[in-house]
Parts: sequence; structure tokens; C-alpha cells
Amino acid sequence: MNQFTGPGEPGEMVVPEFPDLPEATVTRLPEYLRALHQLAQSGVETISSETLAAAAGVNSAKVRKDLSHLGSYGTRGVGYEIARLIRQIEQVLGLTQQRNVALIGIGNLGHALAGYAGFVNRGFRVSALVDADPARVGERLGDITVTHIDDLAATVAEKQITIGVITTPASAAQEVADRLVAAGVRSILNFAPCVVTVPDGVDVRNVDLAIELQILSFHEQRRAFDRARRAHADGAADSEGVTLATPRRTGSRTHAPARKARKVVGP
Amino acid sequence: MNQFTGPGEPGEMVVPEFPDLPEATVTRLPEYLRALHQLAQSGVETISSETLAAAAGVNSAKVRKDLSHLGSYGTRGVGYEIARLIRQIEQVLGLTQQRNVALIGIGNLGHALAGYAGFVNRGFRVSALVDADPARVGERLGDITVTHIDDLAATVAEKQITIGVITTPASAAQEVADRLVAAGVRSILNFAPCVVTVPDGVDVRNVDLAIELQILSFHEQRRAFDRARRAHADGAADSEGVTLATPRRTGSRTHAPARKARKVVGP
DNA sequence: GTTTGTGAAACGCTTCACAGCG
DNA sequence: CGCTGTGAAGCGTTTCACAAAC
Repeated sequence: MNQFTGPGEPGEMVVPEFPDLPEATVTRLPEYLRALHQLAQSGVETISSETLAAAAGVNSAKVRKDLSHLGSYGTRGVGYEIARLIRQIEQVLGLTQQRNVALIGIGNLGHALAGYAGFVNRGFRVSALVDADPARVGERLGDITVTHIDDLAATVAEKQITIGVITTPASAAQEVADRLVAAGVRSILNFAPCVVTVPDGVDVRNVDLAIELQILSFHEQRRAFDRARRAHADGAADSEGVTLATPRRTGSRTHAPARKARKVVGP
Repeated sequence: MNQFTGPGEPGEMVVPEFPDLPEATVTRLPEYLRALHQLAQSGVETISSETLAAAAGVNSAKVRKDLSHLGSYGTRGVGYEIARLIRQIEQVLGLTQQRNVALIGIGNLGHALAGYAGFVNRGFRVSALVDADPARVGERLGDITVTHIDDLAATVAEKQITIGVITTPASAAQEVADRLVAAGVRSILNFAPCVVTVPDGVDVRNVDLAIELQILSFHEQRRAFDRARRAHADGAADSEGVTLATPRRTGSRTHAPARKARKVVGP
């Protein structure tokens, strides 16, 4: 449909276009990308929506709709050219340039993320490590030296940071976010278990590990309940009017802050 | 509306009821809970949907709809009793019993999660640490000794594990998932950057840290593009028919695998 | 007056199903 | 024939707006 080129009629100023993607599509593109990189390694050159869907854990209609938003160049009867698709997705996701990430809060989690191999190969570089504890400043992790939060603005400018990752305790998260915003950072990934408030134009994503567990806990709980209910019904059925509760929702999954891939037993 | 009690008419077998919550509501309940715990500490006893909404980063209509699914017992003109609301939410989320978590893959991330304070206070206990590397088996972290993946079934049974957290490399994730399922675990939180396939009745949630960054990167990219576009338009406007692309989507946020709290500049 | 609980409208996302193209 | 691209239908979620309750 589009993909970075305007209509280009004579007598018009043509301004390049940026695809207007549904948010749900944006969250899936990285998943397709991950699957495509895997598939590319196995030497395949072309892929159908059906196969990509299986590799990414979604259905093929979704893949086709999503890719059509990129101005997809699939070939009917054949599929999509993997290499080209990778290039297209990387381009819309802004991964053609390397993005510099600052990690604020060098505790347990900060340490782990600083060494997380999963970032480097996917267009990101942890370029700055920041902490408020003077005792930690100067510490080296890999080839990066921890700097002090008071120098954040300078660090952001010097290292050309575009994304800040907050791995502080919740009590410090809002202040860190404020400082990141003041330093010009417009994208924040917040691991602290709290809501951070930011001005318009700033983008915050939250990952709360305990919340993920709690969501799992709910479904665990419901399964236990259903088992109890079924056992009860088995023992009591055919006696007289048995009231059965908990009609199972038909709905499948949407996307989720963290991605989901739930599968639950049918009734 | 409901909340664990059937209609209870005479002459009927009454079976307890489990509330049928929309998935979107389930993902928000933990966020309300987090906010409520904070608010409870500041001595407030009652809270309006408006205030809770602000604390949880959503809007008040959503809060009221969500809570009404629990068979909400708010008081009109007053609000909700915090202590009671906490109890209700913890009950539907299955947090009244402590849940035992096994961590599989004791690398950087596994270490960090093993020591993550955010779990303990929220109903979860990391009760088992598992790795495939014999060199790591026997290592103690806190008060837990790392056991071998081959003993997973025994560990799960002994420690009464209900949730497995995968922090292995992607290459090992599917096998670990298979073993967890074989050992009877029905809830999996997967940090490995890959899709794991599980049988019906098993619940998998994925957290891919690089994907979160890529989503941020997309919006970063779009902002850069919009700036360029606007600059271009400023310089060229009023000349003749200027084609402006990128109509901004109106949509706000849904929930997300990881939660979101985006705010983006208006046009 | 304030705030809840909720039908109903609006919205976005997913899924269907098939025309169109290779 | 196989697979993409896409209108249109179907669903779930969000938002509106207001009657009911305190």
C-alpha cells in the first residue's frame, strides 16, 4: 500500500510517507522478524504466510493483514521473499540504525540486562550504565563504566542515547523517568513495579515480572476451580437441577503487553 | 455480579461460581492490586474509581467495568473499601495461597530473577532453581540449591511447583517447556526469545526484552519521521498542492503482553 | 452533591472467505 | 492450483453517558 513513497504525481510536492500501522501490528512485527531470522539461517529463501504464522505462533490471516500494511510485496502462489521481508520490517522498526540504550539502576536485574546477549544481535547496544549509588560509579561491566545519575544529561548527549531502561526500585523510578525526559530521552522501558507519568510525546512501556506471574496464577486458579466444579458435577449430576457456573469464555487471545500464547482446555 | 457464590435456590445443587473475566480485565487486576497496596500504606481506607484509575494509569470507566465483573461492592457517592478490594482481587487471582515457582536456566537473567525482591511480597516464592549444566548443580543461591534438569519431575513434585519460568537460551526453551509440561506444570513464563509450543490446557506467557525495545524503536522512528515531514512541509507549504502523508492513528492503547502507557505528541 | 454500575455506542482487532494474480 | 491481498462480518474492548444509590 505505501512504504516510504508518496503518490508522486507531477505538479505536487511529494513527501515521503511513513506507514500507519495498527498498534497490534507493531507488536507483532518484531515477532515475525525473530522468526524470519531463524528461518533465514536454515537456507530457505521464500516463505508462505502459513509457514511464517506457524513460526511466529499466530494465524496466517493475521500475518497477511499485518504484512499488507507494510505495502507487502508477496508473490501470489509463492509467498514472501525472506531477505526482503527482513529488510522491510527492520526499516519500519527503525532498526537500520543501531540504537543506544542506557540502563539506569545497576542492581540484580540491571546487571543481568547489561550482559544480555539478546540485545546486541537485534539492533541495540547498551551504551551507558547509570546508578545513584556513588559506590557503584566507576565500576566496569564489560567495556562500560557506570556513571552517576547526576551526569545523566551529559551521558545521554555523549552516548547518543535514545532509549532509557529503568531497573531501579519502584521508589526511584519516577525521578529517573523525569530525568530521562529532561535529558531528551523519549522512549522508556520501565521494569520498576509502578506507574511512571511522562509528558505527551514520551513513550513508556512497562514490564512487571510479578504481574506476569499473577496473570498465570489467575488461569491456574481457574483451572483448579473448574476441576473442582467438574468433580462436584460428576458426583451430583442427574440428581435434580444442577446449577453449573463458569461458562467458559469463547475468546482467544489478543496481543498483550507481554505477548501471550495461551491455550486452555475446552469445556 | 457473581463472586464465588451460586444462586442458591432451594431444591438445587449449588456449585460455587468462578467469575468469568474478560482477558483484558485479568491483565489489569494485578495493576490495580499494585496500586491498592501502595495506597493502603498511606492510610487511606476508601478510594474512588477516579483515584484508583489515576494510580493505575488507566481511566475510571475501565476501573468501574473491571471491578463490576468481580461483583463489585463499591458504595455510590463514596467509592471502594481498599482492604476489601485487595482481598477480592487476591482471591480471584489465586494469590491467597502462596505459589511456588521454578526457575529453569540459571544464567545472568536467572540469577537476577532468583534474587528479585518483587516476587516474594506478591504471593510468589522461587522454590526451585534448575539448570542443565552439571557444573552449576549444587550451587546455592540464597537458601536454594540448584538441581539438575533431569530431576525436574521430582523437583516439581517435591516443591509443589505450579509455575515454571524459562530463562534459558532460545535453543533450550522448547525442550525445557516439554519437560515442564511432562512434570505437570501448566503455567509457563518464557523469557527465551522464541515461540514455545505446548498442548492445550497449558498456559504460556512470553516476555521478550528485545521485542519491547523494538516496539519503542518503532515509535522513536516514527517521531523522527514526523519531525522531518513537518520540517519539509514548513519549508514547502503554500507553494502548490502539498501531499501530506502519515495521518496519525486515533487509537489509544490496549493492554499488551507487556503493559503499555504510551503517550505520543498530537499532530 | 458525589460516585457507582451499566446499557449502548464507538472503536479496533481478528477472522472469514474469496476474488485476483502468478 | 496455490497463495496473497482485502472487503466485510464478527468479537471483544473501550468509552460514553446517565439512572440509581448513598
